[in-house]
Amino acid sequence: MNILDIIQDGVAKGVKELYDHDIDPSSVNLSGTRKEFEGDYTVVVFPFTKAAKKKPDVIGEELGNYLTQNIGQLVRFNVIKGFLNLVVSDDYWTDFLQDIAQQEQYGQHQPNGKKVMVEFSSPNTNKPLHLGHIRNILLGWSTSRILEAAGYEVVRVQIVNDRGIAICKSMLAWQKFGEGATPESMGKKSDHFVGHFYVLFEQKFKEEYTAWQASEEGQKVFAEKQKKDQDQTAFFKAYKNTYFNEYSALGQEAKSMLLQWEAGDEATIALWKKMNNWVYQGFDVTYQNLGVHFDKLYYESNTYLLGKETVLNGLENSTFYKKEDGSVWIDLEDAKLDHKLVLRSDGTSVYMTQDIGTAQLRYQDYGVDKMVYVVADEQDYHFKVLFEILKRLGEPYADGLHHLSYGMVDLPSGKMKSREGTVVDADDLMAEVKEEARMNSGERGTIIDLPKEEQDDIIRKIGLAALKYFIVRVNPQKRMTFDPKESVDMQGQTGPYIQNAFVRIQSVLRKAGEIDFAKAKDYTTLQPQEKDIILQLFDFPNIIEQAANDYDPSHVGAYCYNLAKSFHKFYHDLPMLKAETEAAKVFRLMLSTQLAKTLQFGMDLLGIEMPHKM
RNA sequence: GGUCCCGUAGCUCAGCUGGAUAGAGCAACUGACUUCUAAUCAGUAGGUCACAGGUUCGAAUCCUGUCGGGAUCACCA
Repeated sequence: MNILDIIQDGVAKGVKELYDHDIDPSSVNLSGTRKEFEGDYTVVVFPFTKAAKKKPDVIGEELGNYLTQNIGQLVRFNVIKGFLNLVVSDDYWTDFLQDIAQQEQYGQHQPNGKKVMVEFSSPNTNKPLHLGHIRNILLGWSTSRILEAAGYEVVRVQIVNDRGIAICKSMLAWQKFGEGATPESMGKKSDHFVGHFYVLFEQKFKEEYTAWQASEEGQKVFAEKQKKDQDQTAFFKAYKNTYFNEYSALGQEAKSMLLQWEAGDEATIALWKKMNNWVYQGFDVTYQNLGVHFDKLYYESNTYLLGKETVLNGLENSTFYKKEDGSVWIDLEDAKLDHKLVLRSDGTSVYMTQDIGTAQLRYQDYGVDKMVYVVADEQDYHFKVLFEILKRLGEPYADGLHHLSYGMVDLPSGKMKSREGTVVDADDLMAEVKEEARMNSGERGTIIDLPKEEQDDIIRKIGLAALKYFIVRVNPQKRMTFDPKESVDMQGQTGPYIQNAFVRIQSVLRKAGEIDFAKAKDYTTLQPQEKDIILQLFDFPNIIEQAANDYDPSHVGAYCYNLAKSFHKFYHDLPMLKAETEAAKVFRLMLSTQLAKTLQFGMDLLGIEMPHKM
């Protein structure tokens, strides 16, 4: 039992003994004491006023006396209004520090025997990764690390959208206009190379469309189908999809390529494989630079036919129903989700059907208890429906499904739009942030004596820390504004600020040399700065648990920042190597050591590495 | 129009199951470096928690409504 449980338990017993009233220990409202008052933890006594029939401050006094008499670890208390502030003995905290120093990895929970699958990234294969993918990948990666720290076994997967009209556009453009070019011949990273042809297709298509708009046929369509008060520009903007499907020569070619692909045409498949392999090679580099990896990739080309059988089975037991045209639907009105199509009238699968099949496939592959899908919030409705269907199908993992929904990333200038060229490329962004770190480091000259290779490694760690922390500190649910200028900031609430705390500790430890931590036991009276740190260290496992339960890495981000901040203050206020006594010196070094280890582990959960110098 | 998400300092964001005088960072201003390396610390200033009701001893937090922003409501993925 840790001190929090002991206090809650004690309060419950005290309320029973003093006021003859039963309460659940876990319902006792216990929080950290605010800085301006003395105390480590605060019990809110308002809830007991009814049972006790006394004023809050009287209850506080009585309960405070009871607790300090019955709980050895509590040494003092004070009451302010309805708040009972409790002071835990320094002995308890110094013992706690000794205790975590013995642990192999403080914060890492025991295995809980459960397996969770986390799906993230899941890009289309027609163009390179961008800032939106980065948020997805960082969220997915850090969530998976946090789940591991919370005791889960984790399987990292993605579903690669390697088929469909988008990749056909890249393929067609390369075939028509590429003249046999390769990434090597053009000197481009291979995923960017494929993206180049996707953009080229869109350009050619736009030219074609513009010409058509002025043509006799285009003008005729406009005259016939325009809505009232709709001008020509607005009409043709809205008409683009229809044009692509019904009039466009390029559209026709792309569509027939898709049909050939589905028919298994050899030449088309070969081209498709060639283009996709280029993309994968490029993605691999980006993933490696980001420091993430996957256990298994699912490809849509293998899964897009799945789920149909399940739907047909479900048709027999009336989970689904068939319309006259042969299409199959599910009625989710009682779950406020309307009716949803699951098989087309020609019997083929739709997105939803695939996802049903893929979920089942994954369960067969790994037998997981939970599945987490990291997908942007524009698909909230889709996942609500998917989860409801899987529940009605009685899938064993249905209660463990979670959509980690995150908001889109905006730029200060507004939304990212590929058509307007405002999309921030993932590779470019990483390069920029490293460049900024290089310039910063150059100005300081603190690592100039190190070998070039080591300098580069440090600079990479700092740059990526700035970028990653900037993104991962924001609550996933919220839409976020990504200001490139702020993302390379290295002062204040940033990744490098946190790294700097770690680096400072490494520097002091290097100077300290051999330390006999046993001497720390002679240090018995804690300074406020020291206690502040210990209390935060004590909180670490809870933070991890909470972040895992909420699927929210930003909790860990905030925690690491606060811990680093407390360290910087401690470092400023109290000497370590020149401490007043040997015991104080050793104790502070031990405290710093544990803090550094905790910071390193916490930041690792966010996918951020610590340099030893900076 | 139906449904869902968001709205906190000039800007970017915290604020745990309702708890004390709503907190950080950036930007602005002031101070602290022959130091355990200042990517740091200390301080000043900055708020009608979108708005209006309601529940409660107590509401940024829960409920209802209004306004503003976004998403979604395809035999697309």
